[in-house]
Amino acid sequence: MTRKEEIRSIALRLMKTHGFGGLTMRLLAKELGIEAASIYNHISSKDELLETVCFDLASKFESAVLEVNDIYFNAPEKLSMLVKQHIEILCADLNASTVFMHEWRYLKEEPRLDFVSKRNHYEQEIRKIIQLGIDEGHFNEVETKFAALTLLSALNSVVEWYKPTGTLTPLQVAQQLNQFVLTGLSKQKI
Amino acid sequence: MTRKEEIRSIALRLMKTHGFGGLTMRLLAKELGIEAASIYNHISSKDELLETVCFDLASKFESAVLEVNDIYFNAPEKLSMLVKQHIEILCADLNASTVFMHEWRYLKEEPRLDFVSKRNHYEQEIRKIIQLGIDEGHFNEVETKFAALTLLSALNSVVEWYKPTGTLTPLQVAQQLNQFVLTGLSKQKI
DNA sequence: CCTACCGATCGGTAGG
DNA sequence: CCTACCGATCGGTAGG
Repeated sequence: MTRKEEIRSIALRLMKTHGFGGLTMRLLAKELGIEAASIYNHISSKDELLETVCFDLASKFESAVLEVNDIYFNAPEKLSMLVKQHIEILCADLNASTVFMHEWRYLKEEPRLDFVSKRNHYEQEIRKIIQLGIDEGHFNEVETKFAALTLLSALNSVVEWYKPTGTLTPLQVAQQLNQFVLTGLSKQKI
Repeated sequence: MTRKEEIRSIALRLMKTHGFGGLTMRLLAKELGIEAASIYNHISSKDELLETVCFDLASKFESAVLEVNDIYFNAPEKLSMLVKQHIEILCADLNASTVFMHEWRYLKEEPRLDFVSKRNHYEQEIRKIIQLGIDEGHFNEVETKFAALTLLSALNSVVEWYKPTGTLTPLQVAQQLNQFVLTGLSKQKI
């Protein structure tokens, strides 16, 4: 791990706990064992830290949906693979994922608009998969916007409660989510 | 509306946009058309604004679950009424609800611990309802912790996308969520 | 990576 | 509700 990566990793941990605004360069420096001014030999600004994590993760989600659409053809398969990949990306670095979820709105205007647009694109791809499932006759005739947003919020909330030290692997979480999203709570169809 | 209520309402709108840390007394004063120092004739501190909204809403959720448990007896009924009340509480003041969701972690230690404990209690009550549904034979044998957290995240994400000016009423949103949570996406049982 | 420092801004108080 | 102000702290720079 380079010094720069070490700085990013510690910054993410602190941002997760204190929020972007609550991460001060002096606090970060203290955790690194150096002076605040020295941080600027490795990164150019506090904003850069946030931009890096937000766009790194956004690009992972983009790749995942591209791959899923390339490989699988029917909607239930596409959806279950995307859920799996989504959860694996989130769980690969929970500090990064939590910051991605909570702090993106503190991006400066230009990167923020770019970020929101990438996020909307991902949401659209999920809507398309759901619509495909309806057209195929696999899914109920739900509103795709509502369904996509509800699905995404269920997936993303994993960062709030998942503990790598617990009993569930990311794959098992993905399977439970898939089951829940596909079949719901009720034993009989209503 | 008293001056104090007006201050709270404007503070919530600003907190929603800028976050708790990004709400400055000078910005709030500007929106009120007074000087920053004058705010302190109406409230005692910035923290008070956050505590008020967090605990006001927490107490509404607590009342809702008490009422639902008092009136209804089987789990599907309890759950659907709680979803309805939950969404109505959220949509009654979207600024307050958004701040409640995102900014509670900036509460000072003592109120924060209190808040988290109230939140856990609400979560436990939802787990009990789900467990009841399993025992009754109405619900699938899911892990109640996982199901409660996933359900709650789906409900709470309504604050991110609900627009009072749109076509859906809060009641209709609640009905869609109920349907989604109970029957899932899939047409046939898997 | 450090010392020394800058201008800006913060929440809040004193006194009227 | 205002003027005047406080000590603390912020992100970041200059120069070594």
